[in-house]
Amino acid sequence: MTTRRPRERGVTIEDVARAAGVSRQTISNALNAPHRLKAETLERVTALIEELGYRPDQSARALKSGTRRIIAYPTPVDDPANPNPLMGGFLEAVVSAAGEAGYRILLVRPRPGQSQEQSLDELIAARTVDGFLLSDILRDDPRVAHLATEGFPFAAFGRTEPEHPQSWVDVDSVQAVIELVGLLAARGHRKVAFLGSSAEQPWMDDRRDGFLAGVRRHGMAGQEFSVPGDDPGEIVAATRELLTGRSRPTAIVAGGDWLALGVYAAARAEGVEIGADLALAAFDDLPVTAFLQPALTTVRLPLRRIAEALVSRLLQIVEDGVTPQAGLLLPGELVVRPSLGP
Amino acid sequence: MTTRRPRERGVTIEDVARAAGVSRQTISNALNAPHRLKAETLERVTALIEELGYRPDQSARALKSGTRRIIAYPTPVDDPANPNPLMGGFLEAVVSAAGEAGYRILLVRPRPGQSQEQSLDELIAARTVDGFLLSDILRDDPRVAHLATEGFPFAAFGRTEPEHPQSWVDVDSVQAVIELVGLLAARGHRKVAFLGSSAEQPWMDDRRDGFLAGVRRHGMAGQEFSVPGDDPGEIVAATRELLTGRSRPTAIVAGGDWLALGVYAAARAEGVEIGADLALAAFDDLPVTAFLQPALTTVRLPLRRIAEALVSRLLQIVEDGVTPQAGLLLPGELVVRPSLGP
DNA sequence: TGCCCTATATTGAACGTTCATATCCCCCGT
DNA sequence: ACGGGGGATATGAACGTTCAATATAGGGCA
Repeated sequence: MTTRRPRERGVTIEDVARAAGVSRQTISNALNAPHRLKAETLERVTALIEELGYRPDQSARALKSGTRRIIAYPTPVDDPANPNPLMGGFLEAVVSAAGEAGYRILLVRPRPGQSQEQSLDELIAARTVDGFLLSDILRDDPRVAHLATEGFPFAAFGRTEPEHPQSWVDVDSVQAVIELVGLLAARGHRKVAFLGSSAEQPWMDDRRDGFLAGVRRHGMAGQEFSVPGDDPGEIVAATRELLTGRSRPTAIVAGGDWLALGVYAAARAEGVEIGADLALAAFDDLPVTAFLQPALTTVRLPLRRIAEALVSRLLQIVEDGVTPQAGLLLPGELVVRPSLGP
Repeated sequence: MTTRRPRERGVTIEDVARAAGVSRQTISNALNAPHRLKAETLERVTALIEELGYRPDQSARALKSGTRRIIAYPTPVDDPANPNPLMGGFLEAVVSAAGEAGYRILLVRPRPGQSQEQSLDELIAARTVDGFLLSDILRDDPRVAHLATEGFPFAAFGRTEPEHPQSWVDVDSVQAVIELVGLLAARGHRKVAFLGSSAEQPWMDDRRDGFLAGVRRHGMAGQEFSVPGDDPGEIVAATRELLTGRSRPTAIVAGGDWLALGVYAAARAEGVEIGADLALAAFDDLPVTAFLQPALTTVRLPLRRIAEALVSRLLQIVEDGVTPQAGLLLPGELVVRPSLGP
C-alpha cells in the first residue's frame, strides 16, 4: 500500500549541457544572460532547452541566488459564514500583477496557537518568501510594526502609521464620500445620515470622516448611526429604527454596500421608496447589488490598480531596495445610479 | 538610489551546531528525527534553536529532500466584475486544512499567451510544488488529462472522467436537489420549474439532473428554463417571462442563489409573493441572501469538509503514493427557510 | 575477556543552481 | 612577429540542507 514513490528527478542543467556539448554555465547564461552567447550557440541551446523541457529547479536557484520569487499574502481571518465577496477579485488582480513580474502569491496564515508575528517570523527565518503583501490593515497593525523592525520588505493595502515605512496603497474614501455627499447636496438634501459599522475598521472611519466633512462643507444636518457588527438582522433593525424615528433623514450614506442591502430591506418593510422618498448611496460596488431595484449608487474600488500598485511597490523594495517615501491614495470611482433619486 | 540590498543571510544550521558544540547533523536530527538524540542533548539543542530563532532554509531543504511542502492552486479565471463570492471562504478553508499538515497554498495562473497545461508543466518542471489542487472542473478538463498523463499528484473539486485518477471530491448536488423537490412535492406542488444557467458548468447540469429526477420520482410536471449567462438583467427578464407565461409554475428551483436573486427581483416586479404565491429554493447559501425577505431555502456547500477532504487526498498521493480508488461525494446541507412556503 | 549489538554522534557527499574566476581563441595594432 | 584585448566558453566553489556511511562508546552475553 504505502509505496513511497521516489519522486523521479527531472531534467537538470547538466543534462542540457551534455546534450548540447557545452558547459553548465553556458546553459545558465542562455537563460539569464543571453547576450553573452554567440548567436548560433544561443539558438542551438535554446532549441535544446525547449526540446528537453528544461526549467531551472526553483529551489536550487533560490538557494544560490537568495531570491524566491514568491510573495506571501496572509489571508485575512475571514468569517467563513460571511466571507468578503470581493476577496476573489482582489486575489485575482494580485496574482495577475505579481505573475506579470514573474512572482507568485503564497497564501499563509498563523497555525493554531501561533501569533501573526510568529507566523511572519517563521516565513522570514525559513527564507520562504521575498516579501509580504498585507491587507485589512488595522490601526497600529502589529504585523506592520513587526515587519518594520525586522526591516523585511512589505506593501500594505491600507494606511500604516507615520513612523513606519510608507509603502502602502489605499482608496481615497474620504474624498469619494465627500463627493457623494456633494451629489446629495446638489439634489437638495439637507438632512442626511451615515450608517456605519462600529467594528474596528479604519476604512469605515474614513468613510465616516468623509461624510462628516461633506456635511460640514455643505452646511447640512448630518447624523451618524452605527450598527454593532455585520449581522444582517441587526442592520435591518437599526435602519428601520432610523427610518421611523422622529428625525428621519431624506438621504442615507451607507458605509458599505453590505449595509445598504439592509437599507433596501428596511425601506421595503417600512414602505419607504428608495430613490423617491429616500436617497441612498454606499461604497464597494458589490456585484450582488446589480439585482437591487432601483440600482444602487456606490463607489467602486479600483482593485486592479490597487493590486498593481501594491505589487509594484513591493517589488521595488525587494529588487531595488527602494522604499517609497509616501503612500499612494487612489481615487474611488463614483457609480451614480437611480438610488440617488432624480 | 538603486542600492541593491545584499539580503543578509540568516541563521544557518552551522551556526546552531557551533553554538551547541555539536555537528550539523545533530541539529538536523533534533528537528527531523528527535528520537535519535539523547534526551539531554535534544533539550539543549532545542533550546538553542529557539533562542537563535533557527528555521531550516526552505530552499535548501527542498533541494536536498525533493519535497516542497507547497500545493499549487490554479486560481479560476474569475470575471473580475462578478467574482465568485464564495472564493474567499473556500480558500480560507483550503489554507487552513493545508496548514494543518504543514503545507502552504501557492496561487498560480497561466501567463498571458500561455495555456493552462503549459502553466502546469512549468511548475512541474521547475519543481516548484508537490501537487495541485484543482477546482471548477469541467467535463474532459484538459488540466486533469494533462496531470494524469504526467503522473503528477493532484486532487480535484469536481468529478473527473472515469479513465483518470479518481482523486476528486464533490457535492452530491443531485441528491440534494432531489430532496428539495421532495419538500416541494410534500407541500403539494405539482407544477415546478428549474431555472438554470446554460454556461458549461457540470455542477449546473447536476442540479438540473437532480431536479428532473425528483420531478420524475414524484410524478410532477417539470419544466426547464435556461438563462444564457450570469447577467442579472437577463436573469430577471427570463424569470419575469416565466412568471407571466401561460403555464406559470407554483414553485421554482433555481440552480444557484445567484439565479434566485433574480427570482426575488422578478417576483417583486410582477407582484408575486414568494413563499405564498410562489415557492422558491436554490443552491449555494450565499451570505447576501440573509437580506432577502422571506429568507431563501437553499443548500449549503460543506466548504470546510470539502477542503479537508481535498487536502487529505492530495497529501495521501504526495506523501504515501496512494491514489484514492473512488471519488468522494459529500452531502449538501439543506437549509429550509420561509421561501419554501408553509 | 572478548565480541557483537545498539544508541548516539560525526563526516563526506550530494541536491542543482549561479557567482567569480579562469581559460581559450581570434583579431588588431605597432 | 608579438603582446594586448575582448568575446566566448569552461571550471571550481558555494548556497544550506539531508542522506549514507562511518566512528565511538557502552551494555549484554557467552
